[in-house]
Amino acid sequence: MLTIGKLGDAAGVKVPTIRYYEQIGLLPEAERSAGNQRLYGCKALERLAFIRHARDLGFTLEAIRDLLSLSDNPDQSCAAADAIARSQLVEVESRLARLTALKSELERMVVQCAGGKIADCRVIEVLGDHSLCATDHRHPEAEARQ
Amino acid sequence: MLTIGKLGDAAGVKVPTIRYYEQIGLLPEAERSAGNQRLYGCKALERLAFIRHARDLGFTLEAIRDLLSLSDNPDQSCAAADAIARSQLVEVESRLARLTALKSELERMVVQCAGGKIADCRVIEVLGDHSLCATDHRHPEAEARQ
DNA sequence: CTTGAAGCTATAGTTGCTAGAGACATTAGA
DNA sequence: TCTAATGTCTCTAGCAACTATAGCTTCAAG
Repeated sequence: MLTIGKLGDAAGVKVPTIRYYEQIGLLPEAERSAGNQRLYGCKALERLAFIRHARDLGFTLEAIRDLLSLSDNPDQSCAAADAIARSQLVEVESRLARLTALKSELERMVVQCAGGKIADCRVIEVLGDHSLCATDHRHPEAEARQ
Repeated sequence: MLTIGKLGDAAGVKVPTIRYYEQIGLLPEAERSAGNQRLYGCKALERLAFIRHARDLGFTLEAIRDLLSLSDNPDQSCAAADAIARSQLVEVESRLARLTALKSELERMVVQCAGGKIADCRVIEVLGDHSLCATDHRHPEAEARQ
């Protein structure tokens, strides 16, 4: 049996994050020791590693919740899991495209900065005037989230 | 003079976002009409466009605050603005690398999904076992934030 | 002059955690 | 065996960067 700290170390997840996952129902309520401390077996470790890995891959907690409920019922078709992964892929591809445009814009910005005064600074100028951009890197839903 | 709605349309920023920017001090307090509605001139539009553009480029509001204070004092050296842009570029490059690894992992996942039952689903399997990964797409500070 | 859109304030919710306070549990060393 | 250090507990609040809701007022078009 693992304490929460050991579990966290094993899965690469911080302790408060584990408690948070339990709180939102992503992990089941853990067994408790005589002194009320959480105890975990290896099923919990697997589940947490699954979550961690999916987070690494950019899945939202909602998507992970779906994937977990799928893997809890292994007799269904895997079309749903596939769909989730595919939509994740589409998202990643669009972010990739946007980031690439962004990168070239930033490169242009730093290359053009002649090291003079702000008044001549292309960084500020480019940011103030979108029409100076080489590429269109705008995006309706800003890519802030996730 | 523009109302807040027109300003938002012109700059591509939603109305509550403009009020939010004012609230956190990124935009100065707007003039008001007789009926207490905000009114903006073209300086406000320029400033908002600057913010929007910088957000598009992935700058945090804090970085934007710095850039704005730089552009408000155009007599300094532009080294500071340049440094902000450069550090932003470094960040973007690292995110780009990570996203690329991630994308190929997702591609592998969906390609390998045979369309059978969950029990055989590679999507679920790969998520449960990191050792099945082709690349290391892990990251200490998850790339969640911006 | 009326009606509907757009504006106002204020508050609370979102995602995915992270940080802090103050109390209890466990474990390693003297 | 005692003690000190570390780990864990609950609870609450905070972070970015908005978004949404409620209940009201103002404005512009027909």
